[in-house]
Amino acid sequence: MENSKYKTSRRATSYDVAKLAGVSQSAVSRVYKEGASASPAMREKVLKAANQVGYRPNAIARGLITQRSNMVAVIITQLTNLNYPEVLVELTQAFSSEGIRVLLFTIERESETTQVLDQVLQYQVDGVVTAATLTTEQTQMLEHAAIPVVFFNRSRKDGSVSAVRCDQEEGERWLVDQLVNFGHKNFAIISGPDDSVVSAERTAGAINRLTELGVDKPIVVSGDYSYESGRQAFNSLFEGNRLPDAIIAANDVMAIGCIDEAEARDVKVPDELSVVGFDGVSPARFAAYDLTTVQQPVKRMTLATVEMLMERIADPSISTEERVFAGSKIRGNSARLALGEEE
Amino acid sequence: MENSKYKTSRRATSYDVAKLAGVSQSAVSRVYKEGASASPAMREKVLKAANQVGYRPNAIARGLITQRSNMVAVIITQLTNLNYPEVLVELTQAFSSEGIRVLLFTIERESETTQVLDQVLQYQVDGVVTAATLTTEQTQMLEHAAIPVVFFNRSRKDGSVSAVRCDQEEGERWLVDQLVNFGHKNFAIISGPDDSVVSAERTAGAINRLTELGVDKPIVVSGDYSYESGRQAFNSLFEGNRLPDAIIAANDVMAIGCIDEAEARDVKVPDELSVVGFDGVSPARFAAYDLTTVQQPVKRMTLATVEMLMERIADPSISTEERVFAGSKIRGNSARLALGEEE
DNA sequence: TACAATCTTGAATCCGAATGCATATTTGCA
DNA sequence: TGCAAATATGCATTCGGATTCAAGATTGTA
Repeated sequence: MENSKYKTSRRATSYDVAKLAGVSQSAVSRVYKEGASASPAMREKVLKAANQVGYRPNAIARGLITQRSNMVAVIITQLTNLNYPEVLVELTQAFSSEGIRVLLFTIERESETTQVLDQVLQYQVDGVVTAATLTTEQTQMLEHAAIPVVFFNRSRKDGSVSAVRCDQEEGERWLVDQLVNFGHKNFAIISGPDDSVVSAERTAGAINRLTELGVDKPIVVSGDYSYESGRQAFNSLFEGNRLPDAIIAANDVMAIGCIDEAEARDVKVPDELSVVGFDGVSPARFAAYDLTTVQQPVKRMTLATVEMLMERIADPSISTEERVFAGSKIRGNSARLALGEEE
Repeated sequence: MENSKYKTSRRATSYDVAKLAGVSQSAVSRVYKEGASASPAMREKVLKAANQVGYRPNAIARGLITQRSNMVAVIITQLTNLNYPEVLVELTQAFSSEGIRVLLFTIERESETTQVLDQVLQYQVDGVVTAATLTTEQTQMLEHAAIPVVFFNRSRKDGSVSAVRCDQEEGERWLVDQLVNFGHKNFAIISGPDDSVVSAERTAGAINRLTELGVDKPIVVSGDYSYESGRQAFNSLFEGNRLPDAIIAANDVMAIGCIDEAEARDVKVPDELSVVGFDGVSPARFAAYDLTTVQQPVKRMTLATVEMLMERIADPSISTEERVFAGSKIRGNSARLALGEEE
């Protein structure tokens, strides 16, 4: 189990390359810089030498002098929400094609942002994408440090931050409309974790629309986005003899849990009970569930996020912007819906 | 939409703090370094000043001088494998508690490692965790650059790299044994993508064990780890009139697709057909599937990975090591198994 | 009280690449 | 052919913090 025949041959620097190529360090630097002036002869000499010693510019050193680390921080909460992995992959790839690397920060709950923010600031990232809510104070810290931020699926009422989000409210409205149109009368809602803004928006969206339509106030049971909590939510309704006509879950995974538990209790979905979710994660499309749900346009959202962040990095003075995407409506088979052809 | 009342007040440096506190820059640096000598009086002065100007040490600059970036690269392939998100979260959190940040690199297929490697080298990461296979040449590049690597779920026969992996072969052996014990005679295997080492190991593991037990050679259908490919695989078997007693899928998601398609074709699982998977991802536990599968001990594996990498970062000269974890056997309800109490 | 051992602190230097400035070289054009 | 404009290149400096070295301040002990 030999370890290294090359022993600790220190990593080659631009000086090493310069010496070998018989030119100055500046020259080496210029060869690696897009529009810098360097004669073809020089370029060739340098590249050859660089190749010989396996030289690669040191991104850290470069970042120090240019004040651009070419890294962005992505802050994401516990990925139990099956939606986030996809978001993360898409973000990483989109950034990557802009020459930007992603420094990942995961937190258990949205409340743990403090320490993370500290790290983010230390690492001199060029920008931040956050899928966790930041306090006004924290946002100001970033602003003060001149680090642009884009909020993912959360925003501020006052429009003081740039944000990309899926219109949760509109999605819920559609779901409610579909359900009510068919004739559902009693509703229950399974909410997500207390500190999730997205859950709050979805829940509120559904309740508001139900109220608008003059439907009886729904029962709200709280969950935590997990499969198990979906099952439990169903149970608490079932055992309390409060089973509604339709259950609106704050995400797909809970809807799935709910369906499984209903099935286990011999309540037929959708015949006796309609269940709808939100997100459009991949298991929602599994035939065993075929959820009626609203799918977030993840790809478009992530592209928009990257675009906006890059824009703000290039020119921090431009004003904030909010881009809101409507979700795709999926009329699955977990709920009885009127036929309707509207989109 | 005012943008910044603080205008571009350059980020505070240790010099700024030093001046404000009336001490030298070295002093400021020492206050932020664990075991460095600094009197309480000095410490207080510095911290007060630092607080006043919102000073945070610049991790980039620190990295330049200390030759430690406190970042590791995590290379992961397209997260279609539902298993990876969990791995990623666990890794990030484990590293985070060691004061290490994760620089994320995602690639579509295992073959795209070249460009990524280049980036990895430029960013002066202290180590690399890869869930994509690297060529010998690439491994040597990292070795040459003195960057320790830990392979996740892949290794080299010659033990020339450090690796943490789940024993795919042993898992498949268990699955096959269980199925054969019950009396299954005809087998089919749904493999994963061609360039996936894990899939290759699983497939080979199953085939070898079947051969050992003197069972007829299984039919092998290829998939790509996706739900849809699981369905297609079932179809190709069904339509070719080659339906076996049992199907061994290279991962859970394909097993699930397979079950759904079987159901759609009125083939009862597990009564007429046993289906098993591998991974133990969360949907495998959904009641509608309740897969018989082998679950990778993700938490233990990721902890081991972090531990090993940190060890190697601290002392690059130590020899390589391979840690192999057995998967947890889950006797779900998607396959008919003999009772057996073995573990 | 004296002197050694220990602790604090600052000055100077370094990490590796980028860049403004000045000089040297080439090119362009009359 | 001559001179201005454009290019190429090197020198020196810079980014922000860590660290070595030596001097100064403290503490301990005989």
